[in-house]
Amino acid sequence: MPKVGMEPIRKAALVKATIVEIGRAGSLDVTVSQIAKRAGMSSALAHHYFGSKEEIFLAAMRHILSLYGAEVRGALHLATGPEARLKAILWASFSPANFRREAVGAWLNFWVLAQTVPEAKRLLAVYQRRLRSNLLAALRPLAGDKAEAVAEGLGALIDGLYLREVLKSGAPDGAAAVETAMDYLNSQLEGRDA
Amino acid sequence: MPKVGMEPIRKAALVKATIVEIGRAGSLDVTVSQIAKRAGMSSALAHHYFGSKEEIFLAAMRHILSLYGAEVRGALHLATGPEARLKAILWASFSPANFRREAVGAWLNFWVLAQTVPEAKRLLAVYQRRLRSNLLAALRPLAGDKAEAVAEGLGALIDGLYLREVLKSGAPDGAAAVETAMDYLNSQLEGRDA
DNA sequence: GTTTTTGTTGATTGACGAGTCAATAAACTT
DNA sequence: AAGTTTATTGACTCGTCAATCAACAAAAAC
Repeated sequence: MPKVGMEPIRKAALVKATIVEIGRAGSLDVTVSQIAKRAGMSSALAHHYFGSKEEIFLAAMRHILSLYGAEVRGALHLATGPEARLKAILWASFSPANFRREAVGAWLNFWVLAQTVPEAKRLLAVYQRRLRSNLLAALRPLAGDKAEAVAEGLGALIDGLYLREVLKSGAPDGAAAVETAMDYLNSQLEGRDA
Repeated sequence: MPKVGMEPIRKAALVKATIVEIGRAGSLDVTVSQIAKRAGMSSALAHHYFGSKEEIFLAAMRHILSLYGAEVRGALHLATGPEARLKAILWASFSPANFRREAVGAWLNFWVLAQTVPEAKRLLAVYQRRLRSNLLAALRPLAGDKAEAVAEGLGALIDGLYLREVLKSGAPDGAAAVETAMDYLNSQLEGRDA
């Protein structure tokens, strides 16, 4: 039943399946067959479209990061003023779409992947730079000289909150994470207007 | 040349080699043979002493966590007063012994291991509880009601700083990490005496 | 001085998994 | 209608690796 124009559909299905499988396995020890099966095709087809397992992983990583990026952009678009923009970034970071078990588990594993695969490292570096630059832009008017330090700390805090979510049991609580981050922010901004 | 009393020596060598190999590989995809070779013995001997690869990993994890615990205890022993105790915890967390490439890389991978191996999860949970309780004890007199929230945030921040170190290139800068954490702490404590 | 315990390894087993290939078939091209 | 491109898979290759085993050696126990 070869219908033409399958490539993008198959690729999307594989990417989605990859994230699910990594999330459920809790590691990158996921076979191409598992992924392909979940995506409803043979492993040979997965290789046909992606060439290698590594490419599949990278595509999944790009997908997660681009979802995150899109959500941040969307939230920023609606926000006016530095405070609102900061809140928007945090809200997007811990939104149900991003801050869900699957995605968080996959994200942790991509961090591991970045240790060995240069392209994965590059992708994470892009994410970090973008986050930093978004935070910095919003912080500059509020924190002045301290903006850099605050952005650094806030970035690390966000990553740390993700990390800890991995060990928790039960549904992720994005609201609590946002609150912790906002708390940090408020205390850093208190009393020191630019 | 079988000398008797080798077991603890062999085990220690294997644990050390495991951490080195995981650090250098950047993942848990390390073969027992690699580990055994680095520890100067055959893979069969490694199995003889540990039974399985998983046990080797767990032993390595226990080792890293117990090193960390010992360092914290040592630092706390010398510290008097809540502020000094907090500083001691941070200093120990980012000391050269703990905050080195190998150890940080291994630690990240143990976090991944915790997703699949219950005992690994348990070990990390113990570490988290201990950190939390140490922080809390020191924070209570300084932050009163806010102690819990601050401990939560500081714990996440520490983990996040570790995580980010993984992607950095060049020698780890423990001093900078301590500074970021202290900054968080100071801003949280400012103006709100218990 | 023989038996048992401890240390040690080379060789082997058994499983599993990434990637390739040949073959089949439907759809587009000319 | 013949030829080309795209979709698809079952079967296979080739390598790797955790774990086991049989065997040997030195020390300790009896």
